[in-house]
Amino acid sequence: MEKETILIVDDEREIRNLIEIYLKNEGYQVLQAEDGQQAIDLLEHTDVDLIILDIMMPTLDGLTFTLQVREQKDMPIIMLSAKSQDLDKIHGLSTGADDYMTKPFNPLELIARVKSQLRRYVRINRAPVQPRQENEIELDDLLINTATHEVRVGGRDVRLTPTEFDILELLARNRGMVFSAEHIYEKVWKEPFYRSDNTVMVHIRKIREKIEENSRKPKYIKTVWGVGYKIET
Amino acid sequence: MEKETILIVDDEREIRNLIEIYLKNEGYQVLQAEDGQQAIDLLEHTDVDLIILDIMMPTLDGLTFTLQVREQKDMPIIMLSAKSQDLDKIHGLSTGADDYMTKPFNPLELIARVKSQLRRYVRINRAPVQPRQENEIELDDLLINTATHEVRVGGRDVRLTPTEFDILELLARNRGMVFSAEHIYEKVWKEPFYRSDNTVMVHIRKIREKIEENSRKPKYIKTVWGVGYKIET
DNA sequence: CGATCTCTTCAGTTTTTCTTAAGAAATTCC
DNA sequence: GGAATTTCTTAAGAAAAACTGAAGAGATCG
Repeated sequence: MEKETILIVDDEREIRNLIEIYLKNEGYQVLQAEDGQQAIDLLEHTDVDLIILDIMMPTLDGLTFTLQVREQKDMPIIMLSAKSQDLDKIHGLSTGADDYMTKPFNPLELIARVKSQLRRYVRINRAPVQPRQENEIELDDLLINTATHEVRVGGRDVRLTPTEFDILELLARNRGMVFSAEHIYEKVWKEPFYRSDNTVMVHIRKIREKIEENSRKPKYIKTVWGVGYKIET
Repeated sequence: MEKETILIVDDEREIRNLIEIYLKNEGYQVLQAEDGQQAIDLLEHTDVDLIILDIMMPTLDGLTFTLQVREQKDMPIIMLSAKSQDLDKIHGLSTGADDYMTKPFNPLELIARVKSQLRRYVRINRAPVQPRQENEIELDDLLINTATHEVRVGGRDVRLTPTEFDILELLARNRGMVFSAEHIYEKVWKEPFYRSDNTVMVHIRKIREKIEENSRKPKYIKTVWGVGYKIET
């Protein structure tokens, strides 16, 4: 998946570069502009998903700039400003923005805010009708609720650990599909499987202990010999 | 159909103009006032359907203003305020208001709220039963009153701090849902969570100390290992 | 300005979960 | 049937997550 593009507008090259390093590290595409005019020009023929803007620009002030930008598009704008200035004034100037930070700032905090804004933006714009993932899975006497992290077997509450829950969810969401231990490991742990251990197997056993009547003759999680595990449809 | 009239009260001309541009763009009639007194005067001989009000006005503060307005009419009021101020204070001040936003804000979001309030206003006026948000939450021996910020456990009054109250309210309003510490932080503090500390956990502990009989075996706020906290349904 | 209340941070403790490893059991193949 | 392969079981040590208590920073109120 292609990552979002972020435009940094600040008259100080060093600050632009500093921010760029952190953003690139997170995988974002980064563009720079020295002042408001340059930024406006850039926006004309480039797709940008978020703008980081220094409020104190020489040519075009923040408010006017956001006005011009918002006439065209609706990406989030995060403003930067020097702490020494009157906060109230900054608040006024930053009207039209979605968030702001005062300098000096922690780059990691800026990254967090960028992410937070993009989350919001993407949610609102790209998915107007929430095709939300189903959060209740039912099969036979087994009920899995991903919102409350609850699992019930025939009315009885069962407490699964996070890893156990994730494995069960994976299998239950993809009923019929067979997952090898390796495949499960990479899906649940989100890191490459490199050595053969039986960690996954031990977890499978724990789950069976908790949800199966007879863990020798499992009703839900079946073993597919030589291949892996599955839950039947 | 003639569109509604909206009054903007803010001491900064630029902000008034910015908001006006967006509102006009949506077809609303727009009026401006520099301060509370001017607004009151204007209201005497003009029909206004909704007010957008900056909480920090020079002459007449927000609360006094809303009180005066509400003596006469019942149009929705949306308050604006700076982020740096204590959110709780804003809460208090905006008691008479229907909604509020903190600066900086995205004008498009403001428009969305204006529309939403007007929809409600029209609906309520046609059907005078207020579908207002529930402000008393009860579960077992725990009684939470969001209007008065009071909490009682089995008849006994319990004093929670603002942060503690907000966390409890969040969990109690969404019973069954599991909230991670990160999620709680972003919801309650209204800013992105970026560093891992156990601030939320300490607050949870404080709440438990106050409302739980035995804070080792919590009856209300349960820990969901590896995920977060929840209050059961 | 000082007293008080609230929030955050930190380090140490406890609890729960995960991983490892080794032997047992089951299944397949010859 | 017997060897080889794969899966299952068990338990203990390692790791991770949550809890606790205390102290200092910060905000609030008179």
